[in-house]
Amino acid sequence: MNISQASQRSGVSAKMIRHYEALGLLPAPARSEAGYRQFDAAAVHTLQFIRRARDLGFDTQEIGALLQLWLNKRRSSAEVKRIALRHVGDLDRRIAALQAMQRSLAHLVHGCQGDGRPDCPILDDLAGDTR
Amino acid sequence: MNISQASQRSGVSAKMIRHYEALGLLPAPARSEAGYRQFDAAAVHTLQFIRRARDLGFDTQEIGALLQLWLNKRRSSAEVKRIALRHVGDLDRRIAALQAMQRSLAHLVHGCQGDGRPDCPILDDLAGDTR
DNA sequence: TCTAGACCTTGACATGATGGCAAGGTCTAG
DNA sequence: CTAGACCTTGCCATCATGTCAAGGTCTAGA
Repeated sequence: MNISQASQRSGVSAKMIRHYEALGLLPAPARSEAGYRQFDAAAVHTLQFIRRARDLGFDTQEIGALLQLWLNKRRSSAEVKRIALRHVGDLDRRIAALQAMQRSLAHLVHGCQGDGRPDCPILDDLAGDTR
Repeated sequence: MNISQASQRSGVSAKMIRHYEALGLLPAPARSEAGYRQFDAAAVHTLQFIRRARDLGFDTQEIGALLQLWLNKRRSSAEVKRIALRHVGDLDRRIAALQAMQRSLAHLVHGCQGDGRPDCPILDDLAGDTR
């Protein structure tokens, strides 16, 4: 099957399929005489794996490691879990950072009249006016 | 004062000061005869404003809008609030997305033994094995 | 007065995941 | 035979930030 069909079936854009191939996440597929990439079911399966991992927020390096483990029948699940746990920690940190912003800003928004007058605690805070 | 001192006082790297200037967020500062940028207290204040806005997660375009409003003594706080509320919504959406990932992954991690054996529900999920 | 070292300048390149465009080759249905 | 859909590679762009390089400037100390 050609790249657009592999794209459709896997939910990964043709552009990104080529990109993952260049990164070495995906084994280079066979080519037709004209140079068209020929994908098989296994390749589509790998692409689906990549897409799911991406949807969980793993970066390409982590996805690479997970793919290696997936293919390695003698893996230990501990290693998979280690990667996943690290990522959960990552997510926790990013969530906490965003929540801190969200809380601060929500507080400021709450104090802002939002009318036609110029007075605004949001700007006051940004300007460092402790007042 | 030169750029490194402005950087120190504002908490914005010299690189980013030049960048903000190029973007037009910052008025082009005066130059010494040798071409060195000369910053005054007002410029440092603006840089501090930018840094605080950045710390709240505003992107440069939003920061530009907020700076305009800050400088405009006839602004209406409603406009400031509108920008801030949009950003709060943005943050909420990003937080929700990360939390969804976090929940899914934490669930999978929970089900993984993390021992020397290869069986791993994390990989099973990524591979699409409904099982 | 010379000089080392700290500072400044601009510009180019990199990140990471993704999209877009362009120029050109290929395949297929009518 | 041809239009239109599809494929190829390669370059540019995003966004905020960093790094590096090559070169000019300033200052304190010998």
